[in-house]
Amino acid sequence: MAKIIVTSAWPYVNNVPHLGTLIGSLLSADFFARAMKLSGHDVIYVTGSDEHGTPIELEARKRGIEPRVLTDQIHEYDLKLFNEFNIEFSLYSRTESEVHKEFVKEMLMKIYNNGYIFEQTDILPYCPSDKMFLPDRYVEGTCPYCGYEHARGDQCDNCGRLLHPTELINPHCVLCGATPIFKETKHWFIDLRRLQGRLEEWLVNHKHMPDNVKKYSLSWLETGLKPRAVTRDIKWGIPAPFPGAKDKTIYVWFDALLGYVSATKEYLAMKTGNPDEWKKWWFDQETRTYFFIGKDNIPFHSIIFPAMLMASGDPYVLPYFISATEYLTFKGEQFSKSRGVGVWVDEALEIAPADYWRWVLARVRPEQRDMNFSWSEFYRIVNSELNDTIGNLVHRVLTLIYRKLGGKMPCKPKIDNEDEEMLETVREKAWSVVQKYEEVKIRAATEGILSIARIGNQYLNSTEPWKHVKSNKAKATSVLWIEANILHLIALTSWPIIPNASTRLWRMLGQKHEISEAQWSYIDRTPDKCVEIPQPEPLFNKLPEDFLERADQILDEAREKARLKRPPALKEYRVVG
RNA sequence: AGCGGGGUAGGGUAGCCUGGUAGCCCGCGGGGCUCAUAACCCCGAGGUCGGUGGUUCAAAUCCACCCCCCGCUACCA
Repeated sequence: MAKIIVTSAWPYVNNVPHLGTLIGSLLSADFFARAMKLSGHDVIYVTGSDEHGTPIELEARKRGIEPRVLTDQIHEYDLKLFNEFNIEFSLYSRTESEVHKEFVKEMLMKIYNNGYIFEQTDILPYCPSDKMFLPDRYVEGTCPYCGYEHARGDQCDNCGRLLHPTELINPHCVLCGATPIFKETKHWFIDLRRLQGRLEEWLVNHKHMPDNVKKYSLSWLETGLKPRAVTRDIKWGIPAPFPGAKDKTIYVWFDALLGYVSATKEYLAMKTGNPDEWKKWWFDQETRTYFFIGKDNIPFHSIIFPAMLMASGDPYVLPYFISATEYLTFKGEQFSKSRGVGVWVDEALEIAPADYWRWVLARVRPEQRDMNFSWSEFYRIVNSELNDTIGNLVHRVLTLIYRKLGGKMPCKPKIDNEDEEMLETVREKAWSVVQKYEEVKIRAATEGILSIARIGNQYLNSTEPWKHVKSNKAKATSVLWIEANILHLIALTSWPIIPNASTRLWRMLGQKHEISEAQWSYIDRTPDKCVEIPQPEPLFNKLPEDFLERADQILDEAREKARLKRPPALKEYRVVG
């Protein structure tokens, strides 16, 4: 039994997450964490709200409220939605938690005391009317190279050149339009250069890191790491603990990444009463840590996070596996809040139950390339896969048992060679699904589940037990017993993806214990014999035939319903930058 | 521009690392079954694997160059 820590990128609480965020981080982590629980491993899944940083401070300022008021509301709302989505966290924390804030300060002081932090004075744009330093992206002006008028302070979107805000012609503040002045300000930098060698050695020799993460990270290292500022000139955040850094806060990334550790600490302290329990996990080199993120996040997890762990001088276990998905697009476009492109988590739940979404998103998980979400795919996956292939198999088998075998699972089924072979085949399939989960190949796992259902349908068609119930009851009974075993395997293997449906199926099979207590080893067991089963009910319902014609309208209605339930802070939220 | 990922039948995708007659799902055509949510099963048509050139007995797979899509490029998070 291994200790496994599963985490996912912390949702930034300026918004309700959309489907892309959900499948890239939270949901994928949940699939995996659940699968590992069935393996009998000791699994912790922690994540939480990322609530500091400039966008949130600005939004609060615009409304004349404290940032914390804003993040309280959104944190609570997000958490409610994730629960409705059946994401089974050990703890969903937040970066405003006391444990987290203390942990970040301690950690950064360790890094400081180990000599990895140095001070440097920069000249940065400052908006005199907003009275704040402007992050590069909050300054716009004319590109000195191509003349594009909306070049940002860090880069020109038109010609792609990297810029420094001082280079912009006619620079202005994105918030108020005023001309920024350039002012001196001191910041604290982590010297990543000094960790370059250790990071390189770690990554090059890493046995489990997926290729996309490894290649990307190594190319960063090849370019050479640069020092990176860990402080910011804003009020909303964790106060920088360094001597002389009174008015500075910690840059959100250095804050949020450490949440992986602090949330583990918080959870285990609550669970065991021992505030140091977390060290048994994070300081144990045998612990496996899994990170679920989108492709835009790779270097933060593969370089900056491990760099911090190394720089602390404590014996942290470094990331074991980073699963970085590509992007989910909506009708071929990127999700966009401002243009209303996409589906948000609360809207999704107004359209279909959580299990449907969980299954659909698992099926279109962008594991190798960007994946498109379209209503026609949604419709196909729900109706053809969930309903026809899986749901209908469940229903036809259970109905046969209910009507032809007196509503009772066989007591002493006599299994012939053909049955025996079938059982072996599907058990092998089920084990291969487990293997896919372990490799974090979620789509392949769902593919395997479907193929088990298809095999079940084929076997039923070829053996025709409905014909044999009178002429050869023994054979009909044994075939249905094998089919019951197949449903048992479907319930087990699909539990990480569609826990509700799986649990219902488990009960319809009359099982005595709960599926959440099951283990993968049950694959080689039979379901309980001789037990009564309840009258079967459809596991899923189809989307109506006119769904595709009405999809846009359905989304509009769902959007309106969801909007009414949103907390005040989200009703008309707009993010700048 | 640099770096990383991707481009496979009408649609959606697997295979690529570790070369050896291109697999699966939907859709389409034909047939079967009637237990089941008009569901299920079988058979068939449909692909010169983005382009060009190279390595090899053999290339979707390896190499080079080119075209197109996505991301990142260190102060958005």
